[in-house]
Amino acid sequence: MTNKKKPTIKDIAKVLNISAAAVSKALHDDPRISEKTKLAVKKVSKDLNYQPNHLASALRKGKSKLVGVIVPKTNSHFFSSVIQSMETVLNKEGYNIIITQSNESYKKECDNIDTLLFTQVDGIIASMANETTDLEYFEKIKSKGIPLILFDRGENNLNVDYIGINDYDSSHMIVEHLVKQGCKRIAHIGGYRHTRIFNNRIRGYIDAIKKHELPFERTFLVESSLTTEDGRVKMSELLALKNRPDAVYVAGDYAALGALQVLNERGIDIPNDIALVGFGNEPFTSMVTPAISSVNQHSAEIGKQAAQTFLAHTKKTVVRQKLNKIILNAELIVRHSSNIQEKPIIV
Amino acid sequence: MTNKKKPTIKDIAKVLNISAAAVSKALHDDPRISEKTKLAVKKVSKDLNYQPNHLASALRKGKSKLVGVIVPKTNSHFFSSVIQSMETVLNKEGYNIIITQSNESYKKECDNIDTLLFTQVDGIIASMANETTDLEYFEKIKSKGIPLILFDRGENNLNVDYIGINDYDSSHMIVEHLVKQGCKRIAHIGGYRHTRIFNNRIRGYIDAIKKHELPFERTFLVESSLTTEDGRVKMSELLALKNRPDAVYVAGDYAALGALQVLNERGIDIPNDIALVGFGNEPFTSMVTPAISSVNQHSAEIGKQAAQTFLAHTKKTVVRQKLNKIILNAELIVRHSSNIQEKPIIV
DNA sequence: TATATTTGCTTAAACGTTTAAGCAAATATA
DNA sequence: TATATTTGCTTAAACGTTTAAGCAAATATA
Repeated sequence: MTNKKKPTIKDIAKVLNISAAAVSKALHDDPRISEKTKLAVKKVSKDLNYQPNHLASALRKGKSKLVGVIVPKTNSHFFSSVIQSMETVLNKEGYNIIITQSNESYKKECDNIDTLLFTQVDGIIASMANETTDLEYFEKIKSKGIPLILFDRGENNLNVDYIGINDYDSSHMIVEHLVKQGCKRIAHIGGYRHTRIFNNRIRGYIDAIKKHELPFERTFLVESSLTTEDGRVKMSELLALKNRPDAVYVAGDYAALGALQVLNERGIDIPNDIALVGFGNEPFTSMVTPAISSVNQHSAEIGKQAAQTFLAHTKKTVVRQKLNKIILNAELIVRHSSNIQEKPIIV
Repeated sequence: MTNKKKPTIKDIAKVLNISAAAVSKALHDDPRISEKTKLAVKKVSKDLNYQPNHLASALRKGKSKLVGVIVPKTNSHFFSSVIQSMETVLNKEGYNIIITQSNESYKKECDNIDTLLFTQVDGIIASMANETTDLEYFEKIKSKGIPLILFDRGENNLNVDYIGINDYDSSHMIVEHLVKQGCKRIAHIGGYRHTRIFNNRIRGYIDAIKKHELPFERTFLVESSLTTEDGRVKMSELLALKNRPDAVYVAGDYAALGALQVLNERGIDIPNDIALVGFGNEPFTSMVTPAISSVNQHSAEIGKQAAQTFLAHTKKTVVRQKLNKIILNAELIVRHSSNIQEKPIIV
């Protein structure tokens, strides 16, 4: 069948009776090759349906033009749109990306790192799994001299470039919004403390509570894996308290969805009995009833900045500049679940 | 900084005073190498933190061990879970996948194909963009002798392996379900006819309508891009008819969501006034109010079969067997939006 | 003990590029 | 016209593997 092997630079050279080196240079528009030869080479290259062998040039140049990406899951609007925007920026510069998923598992994340290193990627852009606390594998990337850029789920101790939003300020923004709605007993279902972003959201929550002189109750601050299922569990726990909160700020939309389900099932009025705010602005927040207020993390911008940070590394000479920490401001999207004024009190 | 270049097979050879070839063989457990040498090689390899250069071995072997994947978007539960399941199967055999998105654009899809061919992938697994009608680029893949496997959005004319569900039967299943609910005027918001799966759903719908001796009305069959936005538009059009349908079967969940929004906004009772069924079983179908009935496409199974079909190609010798067409049976998940019995008629 | 076989390596070439170094012919400069 | 420079290529080596072919030493067989 179609078993003719792919044409190489040498085949073109043979046709034109010139050297392979000349062909390579002609294809790259080297100024030392005559226009006449360039045209001839390009014509033959087209006729033979020549496609450069990326493997060979990558090997020779020591650059694979591949960037590895590790995310907890692609199946989330946030991550998939970060990836899409990275792709746009990187493709323009001739880079391709290899996407891998950790599924929030530390072991899978380590496997992914090995895979990407093996594939000779020129850099790795990652958002860490929930489980990850041991940074040995990320150190491994650094020790190989391969640029590592973290986004969203990062780590301060790792000393690498980071792109994310201001989680501490976002918590302040949310608490302030809830206070304005008249809420006085605000609970927080937060993520794992060992993860920097969730820790910052927790710190922001505590400080904002104090700032507004609200009572800080230990039982109002719970740690969660932030899955939908755990959101249900943690919401149920809050409802079991003698003194229920009148607002719940959940550090992730999936968990907020779980909380919403529980509240709806028990016939609790959202937002009048309990107001609800999520985090991440996943599309479903506007689809459910009532629509969930949430924080827009500017995923496209994060992806773009992460890609550009990587590109800066590749263009940099050996002089290692200081770390690039980019912190964007997030935006609170107020929807029905926390918009108490919206509902005219027609009792 | 960390600027020591990566150790190669030659460095290991130098330490042990043997040839690079012996090292290569030892690392691959060649039977002609003594156990003693193998152990020594593996030890030094570990000590030096050696990682084989995938580029070099791929070039030499003529196999990149990369599989290219093209999907309309990763940001859909269906595609991301197909990918995840393909990844599991392929990783086990030492393959990595490069994921690209066409964003439903023909141009982007062609670019993706070029990119993947350039990266020297060993095969391509794809689901076609909505826009795609010209198959020239897919022919290009075939003409290079690279295995091409299509799933979900395929094409009969292309003569390549295909994995998908039985769309024709699924339509029958849906219509039958709606008839059992007492619906008599069933409309269909379908996808583009030129896409095989949507065409099959349309044919199934028409034949099922006839089979149940329901009136087939031209106006009840509309063609749509199946985005949420277009779902809204097409639903509004159906509502504008003098003789409204009492059930709408939408060929995609995102469009079904748009339809649901319009119905909710106009205060139309779902399912009693109009029953609604979607397609794809995206997670949000169970989150919205009312929850949308939908068809589960067994994404994990599709991904697994697609990956295995590719692997079968790589193991095959030159003997080209006949095409592999795998058609799975889908499953209808009945939810509130079409479950009329569920609501006890307490008027 | 003489020959055959097996073991455990080495040598050399190859995969398809890129690039430093070099060289002859053409052109510019003095 | 003699020398210097530029132009447009070629030659050769390299990137890091793998693998076919070969060979000496060790072992088995007759």
